[in-house]
Amino acid sequence: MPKRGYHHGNLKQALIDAALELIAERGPTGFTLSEAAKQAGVTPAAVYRHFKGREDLIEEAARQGFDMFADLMNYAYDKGQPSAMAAFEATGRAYLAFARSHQGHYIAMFESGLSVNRSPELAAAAARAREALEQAAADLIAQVPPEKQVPASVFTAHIWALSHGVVELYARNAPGATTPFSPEDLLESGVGIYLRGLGILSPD
Amino acid sequence: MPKRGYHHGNLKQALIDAALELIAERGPTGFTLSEAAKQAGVTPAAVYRHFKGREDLIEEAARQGFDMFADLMNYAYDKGQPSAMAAFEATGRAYLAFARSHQGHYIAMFESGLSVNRSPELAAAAARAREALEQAAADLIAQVPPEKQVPASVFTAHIWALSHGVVELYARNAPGATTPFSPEDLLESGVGIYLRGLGILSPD
DNA sequence: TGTACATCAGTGAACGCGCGTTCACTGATGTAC
DNA sequence: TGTACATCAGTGAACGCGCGTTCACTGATGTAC
Repeated sequence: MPKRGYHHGNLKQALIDAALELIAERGPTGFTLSEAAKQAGVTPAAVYRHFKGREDLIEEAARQGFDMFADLMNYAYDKGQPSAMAAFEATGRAYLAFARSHQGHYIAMFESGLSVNRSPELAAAAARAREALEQAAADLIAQVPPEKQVPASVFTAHIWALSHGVVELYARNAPGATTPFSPEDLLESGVGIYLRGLGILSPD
Repeated sequence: MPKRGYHHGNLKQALIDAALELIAERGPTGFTLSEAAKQAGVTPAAVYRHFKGREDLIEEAARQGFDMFADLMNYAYDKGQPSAMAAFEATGRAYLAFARSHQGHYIAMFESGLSVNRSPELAAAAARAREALEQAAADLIAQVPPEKQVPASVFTAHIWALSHGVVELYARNAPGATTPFSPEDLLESGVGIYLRGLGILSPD
């Protein structure tokens, strides 16, 4: 809902959306401020009413992405409760679903090359996202037999790396993408084997 | 060794090396043909004696990367023989070592956004790289108890995704990079847990 | 060994282009009376 | 409800810049005789 019936109505968000589309289509390189402005039906100069510059626009897109990401992870986690395993699995599925349906956000967040510490707001949003993943991991790791215990942060790192790797290599037209298996299947089976290795899943 | 004592001697390789440095420093976006030429001490126009254009230069850099990568993987694999496990571990370590010491190549190969099918040469080099990884995987997977068996290509995909994810998230200044663990440790422990899940490593 | 010629790697000037950014402005929207 | 004024989102022209690419050229290197 536009706050007021101004000329454009909600140009700020329209610019972000245009940027996300361009990023998803052509990669982080393919995005230009001028083109985003054109796509929003506006002069390039108009962008400067809402953003400090090009980088600022990408940052805002990434920030919204992290927020959305954290919300989705938290939502999936809650839905899987009270079973730690169900919550964990739902979170994992939500990860891939996000990467797939919000390509622009995902690329802005992880492939645009901008530092997470570029601004406090961005850093905070990224931290929220990480915490959402760690929450799901912490519950599950508590079930691991003590002698196989691994710090929750390491557990999270493993799962995140596997998820990210699957997205980058197999959910795009990347070098490895010749496998006849879907990213979803790859991630699920990979995580399954990993969890068995931790003694969480029964070894059948 | 320069083929002949020409003006520059070996400009083609000098341009590729300059490009690799620029890519490593500033990401796939930061690379410009003009700057690579300048760094090689040459006019931008000179580039066209050796490459069809900018894209061609990146492609050649990526191709050399895949070749080198495949060689290193094969070498590590051979060194670990005849133990399938030792060969596998050596291959994994070589992966991270390559990503670390040849950042420019790694980025050109996996993050530059150019399609592997851009040319037959590039596709062939990429295929060789994948085969090197799959070779190490195939030997090891043969040791898995039949009821836990997984196709070698899936096994390879899991390990590759984990390795790539670790590189992208934890070996750069990326969002997740707040873990106090080194990429090497993360990958080794992750692969260890995964292998235990397959029943290859004893569950101690 | 010396000269005449062919080759071709690299030059330097020029091009058209789209970029990000600035600036004084305009004109629609919102507000006070 | 109507008028006068303030606000400020978006305009349009302009800028300087570095880009990738082209072209006719030059001059060092290699080759034939």
